[in-house]
Amino acid sequence: MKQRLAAIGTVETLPHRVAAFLSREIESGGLNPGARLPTEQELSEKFGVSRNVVREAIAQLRADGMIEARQGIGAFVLAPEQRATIRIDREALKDTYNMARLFELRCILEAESAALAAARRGKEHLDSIKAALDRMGGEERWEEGSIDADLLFHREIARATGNSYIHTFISFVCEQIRQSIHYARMTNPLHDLVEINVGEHVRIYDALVAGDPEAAEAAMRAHIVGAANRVGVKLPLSKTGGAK
Amino acid sequence: MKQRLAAIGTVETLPHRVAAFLSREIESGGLNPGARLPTEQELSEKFGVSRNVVREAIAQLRADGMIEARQGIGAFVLAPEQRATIRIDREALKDTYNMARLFELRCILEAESAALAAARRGKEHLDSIKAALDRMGGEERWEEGSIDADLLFHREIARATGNSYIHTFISFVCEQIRQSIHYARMTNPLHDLVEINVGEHVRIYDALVAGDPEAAEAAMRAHIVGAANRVGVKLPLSKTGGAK
DNA sequence: TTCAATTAAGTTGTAGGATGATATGCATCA
DNA sequence: TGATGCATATCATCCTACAACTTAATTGAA
Repeated sequence: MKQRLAAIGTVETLPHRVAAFLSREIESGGLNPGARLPTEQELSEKFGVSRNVVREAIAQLRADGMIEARQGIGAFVLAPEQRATIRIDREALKDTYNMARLFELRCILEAESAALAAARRGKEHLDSIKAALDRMGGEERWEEGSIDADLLFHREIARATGNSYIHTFISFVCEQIRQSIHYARMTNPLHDLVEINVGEHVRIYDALVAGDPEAAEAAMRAHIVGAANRVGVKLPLSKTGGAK
Repeated sequence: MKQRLAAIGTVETLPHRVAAFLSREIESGGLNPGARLPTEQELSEKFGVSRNVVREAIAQLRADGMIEARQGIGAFVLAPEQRATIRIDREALKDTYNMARLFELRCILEAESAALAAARRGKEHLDSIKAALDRMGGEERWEEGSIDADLLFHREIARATGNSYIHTFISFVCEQIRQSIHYARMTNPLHDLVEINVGEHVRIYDALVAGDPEAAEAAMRAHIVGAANRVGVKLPLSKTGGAK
């Protein structure tokens, strides 16, 4: 717990700020793919930091596959498709419509995964899923705990698919949503408690126990739409709302 | 083109190697969440590199949310759920079964996204998708070009959903698969050319033009299964094969 | 003895300079 | 002309030093 708070309240170090600046510069199109970055010395002068700080910032961007540095020449912006990682901008999620998009993605991932899990789950999977379910509706009704249990419930289902990539992706998306909601509540105390609908979870669990893929998928889909609505995000998106 | 070759043949810098070592150490469980890393000085001595190199390596891991450094105390391993990014280990994809899992994830993402795209696509989306389709079967039959066109085709469909997160995720997964296949062919020249089935793509496109979500989803599903089989990966996975 | 303040040591954060490796353009010379 | 060598620019790595922060030991007084 202490650890999590520390993680959220982490001080912004200089390399992080420089990396964030350059990152935004690239995302916004100020620096197009193929463009050459200023030299390390120029950047260090521009930001008023040491060259080491600039290098650490560039090391981060390079690890993301956002830029490529070549000895003797300079650093260049890479095309978005060449990114080595997926990273979601927490700022953008403050926009409800972006949050809705993320929920839509989550729905796609989890609905079909629930079907897979229903077909493949072993007994030990059902046990761990049940354990999370019990924590959710049981004694641990204090907010953080039940939200953690909710998340664990979804992660365990993803794990029951036996596909580690599915597990990774679903865990990631859920965590992004959780932290965004958490942050929104911190800054806007008026925000109601997020209520967890245990019934929806039970229906998913029952379908998994029955080994019924179609029922599991339908229950998961209904649950995510419900969860989105409970945090004030309207789903499903209109059929043409996405395209502009 | 030159740029891409450079990107693939990039030399392994010292920070990258140190980061890879620590990363594997964490993934393998040698360093559990909450554990404290050795001090920067210890690491620099252990690897025989300067402290700056160690710091750049740690900067990368920190940007990924894999570790958290706290001034005056040390650096600590974070729980996998707290990762700020998704990163796929290229090494692991050399295992055919892992590749199959990634194809399975791709199938989940793209099938339903194709349905969304069919419902939401605008005329300009159809145009860019058609352009990619033409490049695929047209003059650009030389390998790289048609593979690029194939990828573009899928990315444009993802874009037609109007959901940038879907676009990001699908682009990422497709790119990982592409680069892995590319690398496999480089190291194993015996490997046949990857043949692209234009017919499957045309069926997807037709469904998008018709605005028929069900047909688009079915065509996309069939296409990805076919594409997987063409690169030697058997899909679909058996219903219980994933769980162990 | 107990508790608060101070001190010391250890660790990460930042700064700045020095040297090596690599790429590019220019001048020199056969 | 063409090839070679040099100067320059840039990133890669190393080194030292100091600042900021945390922890624990030490000291001092009530």
